[in-house]
Amino acid sequence: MGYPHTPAPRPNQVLPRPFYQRPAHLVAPDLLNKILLAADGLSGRIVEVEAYCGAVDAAAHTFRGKTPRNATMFGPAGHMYVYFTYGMHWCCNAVCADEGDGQGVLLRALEPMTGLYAMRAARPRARRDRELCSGPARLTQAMGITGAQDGIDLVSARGGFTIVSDGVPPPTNPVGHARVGISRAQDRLWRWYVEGSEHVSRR
DNA sequence: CGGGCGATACCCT
DNA sequence: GGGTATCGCCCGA
Repeated sequence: MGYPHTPAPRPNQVLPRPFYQRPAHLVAPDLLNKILLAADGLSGRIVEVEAYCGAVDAAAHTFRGKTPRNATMFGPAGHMYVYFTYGMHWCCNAVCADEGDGQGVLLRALEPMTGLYAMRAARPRARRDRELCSGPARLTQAMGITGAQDGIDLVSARGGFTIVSDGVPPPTNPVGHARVGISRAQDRLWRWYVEGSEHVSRR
């Protein structure tokens, strides 16, 4: 017989739509320790995020209103906004809040969990496994995310990517830090990461 | 292993 | 035409 007081392993739970239907700066720290899961089996634990908060956030792509590029972020919560930047990199966000708000959470780093072999093949330049997903454009390369995934639904799972919980809670007292790579609204402390994680993009 | 800098194309002014 | 929610090369430790 097993050990009666050992909790039964719980199957991964897909995060429901209401999880995302909140302001991005509240969703962001709750995404820490959740898992980005691809249909082909690649997965990684979310260890670093940033919130971008629409019309009140001068650093957000959506600050100046809807354009062809940012249209997905003005759409329904729980979808994935993927954008192209610096002429060569893809980055992905989870759309948050209400439709029309233009809010989202940028996924900045993962701790690789499954599919490491495929991730190394997708990122042959990584010198160490900690470089596979430690950066917003690195994790999209490792997970196989491009503009083809812009607009997919993270809740229905039909788009090939979901965010799930395996029961590991987010940090109890997450500390906000300045966001990376922006020149405006640097005073908003909307970056969060898992303290002590070796997979965060910048310490 | 970390700092400095060039690459690169797309969107927005 | 300017600036970019970045990365990897190169070089020195």
